[in-house]
Amino acid sequence: MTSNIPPNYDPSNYDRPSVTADVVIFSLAGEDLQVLLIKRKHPPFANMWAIPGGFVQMDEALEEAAARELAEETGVTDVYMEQLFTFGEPNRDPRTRVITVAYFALVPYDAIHHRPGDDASETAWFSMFDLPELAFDHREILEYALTRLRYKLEYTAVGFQLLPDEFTLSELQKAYEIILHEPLDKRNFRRKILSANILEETGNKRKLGEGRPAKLYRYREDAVAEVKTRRLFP
Amino acid sequence: MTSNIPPNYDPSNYDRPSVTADVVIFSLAGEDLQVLLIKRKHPPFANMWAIPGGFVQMDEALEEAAARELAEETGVTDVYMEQLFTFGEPNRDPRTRVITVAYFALVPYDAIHHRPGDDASETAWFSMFDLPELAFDHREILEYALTRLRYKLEYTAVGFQLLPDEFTLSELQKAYEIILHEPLDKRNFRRKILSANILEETGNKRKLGEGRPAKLYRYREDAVAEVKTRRLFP
DNA sequence: ACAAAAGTGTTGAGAGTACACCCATGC
DNA sequence: GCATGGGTGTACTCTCAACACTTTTGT
Repeated sequence: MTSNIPPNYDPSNYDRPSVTADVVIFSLAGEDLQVLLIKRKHPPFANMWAIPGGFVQMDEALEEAAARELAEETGVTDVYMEQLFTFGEPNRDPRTRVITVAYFALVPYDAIHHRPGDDASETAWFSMFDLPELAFDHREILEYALTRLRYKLEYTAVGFQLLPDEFTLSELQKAYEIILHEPLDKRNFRRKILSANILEETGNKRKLGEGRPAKLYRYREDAVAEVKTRRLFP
Repeated sequence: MTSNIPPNYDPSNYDRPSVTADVVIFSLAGEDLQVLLIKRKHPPFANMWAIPGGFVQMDEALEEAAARELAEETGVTDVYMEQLFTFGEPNRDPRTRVITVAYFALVPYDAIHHRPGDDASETAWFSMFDLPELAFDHREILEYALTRLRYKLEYTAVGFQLLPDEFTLSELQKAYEIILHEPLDKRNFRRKILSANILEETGNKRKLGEGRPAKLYRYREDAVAEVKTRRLFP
């Protein structure tokens, strides 16, 4: 808390933990839900993969720090991001006490893939369903992030945050199926998404060679963050 | 994150924020949802009320720190507690950078009221619906805690965590009504709670002078944390 | 004409909601 | 016997889930 700080509080009188902001960066590639990881160069856990993140600067909000890390690794700004959980077991980092405020971000495929980050670190996309060995407690963080993402999808229509600005209903359904890992009924999906009243037709159509061209939709900017009272996909 | 720490990392090379764990302690008193606050003795915000909390010790998990604060203020252990959110705006504490991991706890009325905390600080219970002026961003934290509590009540039956070990269905319904701030239908409430299959009759009855004695229920310990697929009170 | 993907309605089952009276006890 | 709170059932509506064919385009 902040209420028991002694009157003549001097920060240097206290041991203080390091605080980092880590970002679980989700994206869809083809038929796969992927997450961006960084290869560690130094011990501990050298050569293992880890969630991107970094220290929270003293004049920087937590969400700013997370957004900065996201931008550093991907060049992307203005995407969906929310605080996930704060992990603070005393020995999760063997060197020193590190408390990690974890975020997760949803990044459209076209905004990010094949664009290496600005810094020199080695990054790569991994399937959420086939993860490498991970540093620290990062596997736990990723699993928790996936749970939360699924939960969110079922209650609030955030799926389109992983798609380009304009998308077809089939693409949106596919995104949901990949993440939830189960097939959805086409007619029921469309009815439910459209009745949620958060999408609008752009008037354009997408033709990809074969088959009937599909109507393109976008997220309605004026859709006042509608609270879903029912699960979208129970 | 923890992955970008330089190889020869020395904690003293970095400015580090202070980290506190604060606990929003909810309880029911009569017809009111109350929260336990501490009166600050020193600036900033001297004589204003604040959420109890304190620094996270270097060898202490976040949840341990929160549980310790809870025990210090109330003497209570083993109650429902969950992480709420982490607040870290740079200037939320005017003295120095303080990041607060907020928790909320549900404490049964009979376990706590009229029992002053162990330490010398002045504490008092306040109605959640009639709060005093609060220090720091603590009003925001309380409002967020109430939102989460209501949300949880609607989806998962945590209401009984605010009641004694044995309670009547009317008492449970009353608790829900107080927190949700709306009347509930008696027959529908009972059907829904009982069909959730998390309660069992104790065999005992409560008689309070007038009226027919009510069956007492307790939480089924073997109720394997059943996932609710539907909202309890849509 | 046929292959490929888009698009479209109906029916049955289960859950949610609204609603009013009898029951057991104390005084 | 009456006041007080406990306890119970039913009908209607709405949402969910399951399910198959037609339409539009490219080749």
